[in-house]
Amino acid sequence: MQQHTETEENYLKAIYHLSNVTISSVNTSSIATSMSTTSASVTDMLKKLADKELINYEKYKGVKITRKGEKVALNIIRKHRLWEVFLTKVLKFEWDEVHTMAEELEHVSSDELIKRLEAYLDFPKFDPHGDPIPDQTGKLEINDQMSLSSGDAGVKYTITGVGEHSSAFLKHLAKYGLKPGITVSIAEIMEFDKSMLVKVNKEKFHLSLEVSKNILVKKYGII
Amino acid sequence: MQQHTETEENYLKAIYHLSNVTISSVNTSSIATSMSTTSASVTDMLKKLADKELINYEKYKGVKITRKGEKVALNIIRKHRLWEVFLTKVLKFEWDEVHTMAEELEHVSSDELIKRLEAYLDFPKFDPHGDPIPDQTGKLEINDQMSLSSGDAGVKYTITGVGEHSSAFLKHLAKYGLKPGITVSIAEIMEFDKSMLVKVNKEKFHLSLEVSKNILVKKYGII
DNA sequence: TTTTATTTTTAGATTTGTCTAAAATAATAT
DNA sequence: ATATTATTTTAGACAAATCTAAAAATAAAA
Ligand SMILES: [Mn+2]
Ligand SMILES: [Mn+2]
Ligand SMILES: [Mn+2]
Ligand SMILES: [Mn+2]
Repeated sequence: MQQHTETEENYLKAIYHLSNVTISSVNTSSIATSMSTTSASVTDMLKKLADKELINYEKYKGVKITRKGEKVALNIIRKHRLWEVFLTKVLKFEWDEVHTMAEELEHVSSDELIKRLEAYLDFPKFDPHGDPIPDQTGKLEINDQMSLSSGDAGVKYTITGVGEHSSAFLKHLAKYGLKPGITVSIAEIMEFDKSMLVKVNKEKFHLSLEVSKNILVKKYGII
Repeated sequence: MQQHTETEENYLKAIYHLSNVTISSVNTSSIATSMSTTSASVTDMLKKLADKELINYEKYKGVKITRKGEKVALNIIRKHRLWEVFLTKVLKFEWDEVHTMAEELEHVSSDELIKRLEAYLDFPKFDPHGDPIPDQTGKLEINDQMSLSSGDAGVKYTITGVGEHSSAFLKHLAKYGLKPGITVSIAEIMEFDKSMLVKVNKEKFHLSLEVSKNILVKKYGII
């Protein structure tokens, strides 16, 4: 098994994630944005990743991740999410505190370590943000969740995840006590701006479309 | 709190360990040997560490670690040893398997993470190899152990640690089932080469001086 | 106290990942 | 179709950590 640098791993992860939001190939500038670096640096790295056959790269035509590259990316994501479960379930961190630590832990190389951690955590299928955890072969269960913004008034939903992972957004949700596992019922949907009034344990509050769009849910009672 | 690179941290740790075996100041070549690098590289790094006031460095006169540098080193060692406890106690790794993984984990930066890990492990005072774990302030309990080689025939001892941490040595001990916690009684000491015949649970075997010197023990019954 | 050997430092390259500025290409507008 | 704008790539430079080979300093031996 080939070894990759931490930087290469981070680029691959970013490209993998972008591939899931983009129909065609991933372009240089979107990678630059998501990595907080310049397009020039990205181009340099793309050549290196292409040499290692982790991506298919054609000058000026963007990038497609290869099966090989995808496997590497999924392994990093697997480690990231298992560590996030460990940090919340075992060390009792809040779900909005674990991402930064997992960004470091995901690069610890031992596959045996992660195998044992997975077993110790009793083979969790989803991380604290509702994202699926790939198994050793890279397969991941699809969490068939919907956005709260497409829910109906008068119906109860259980939060299963989020569509946006920024610390700012997670802390915003935490302020209302909103996190995976919590039950929310939609009291009213405003025609004008698609904002909604929701009820959580007797408390009522207002959610903008920007927020409700990024809260992922299932109908209450459906596991 | 200043940030240090992983490389700087590794150099500091090496210098700290060498300081405890050397009476005077630590010289360039011993650092090079212990870091598996060249003296030229070491000299470069020493300048950098001196700039950050982590060591006192005088050209051609070797190096003394400062209080500040010692604190950094002790924090890395603290993390290393706590992760080793986690790997053996929680994930059930053998004591001869954990060092390499701990070498990576020790650089994960969050101090809050290590504080919670320590609490979760119930504040262990020693790692799986019998080495003391520094507390948050850098203080460490002294394990007043002796070398098995200075023990007496007919006396029972409990293994508390090792004086040599190489994988080769640890695996050699593992072959005989020797590890911290195990009780050993010295059956006979050979005058000629100071090797010894020891008994562990009915089984008898021969230990060379080279081996017995690096097994650290306490008299059986004395906690 | 010279001479010789060892250790340490400097000088100059190399690799990895980054940057800015300029050139090349592609996409959009007129 | 040509001009304008946006995107991407190249060129050249830089910082970190490393290396080899040569020079300088110290230690040991004669
Ligand atoms: Mn995360
Ligand atoms: Mn997550
Ligand atoms: Mn160790
Ligand atoms: Mn240890």
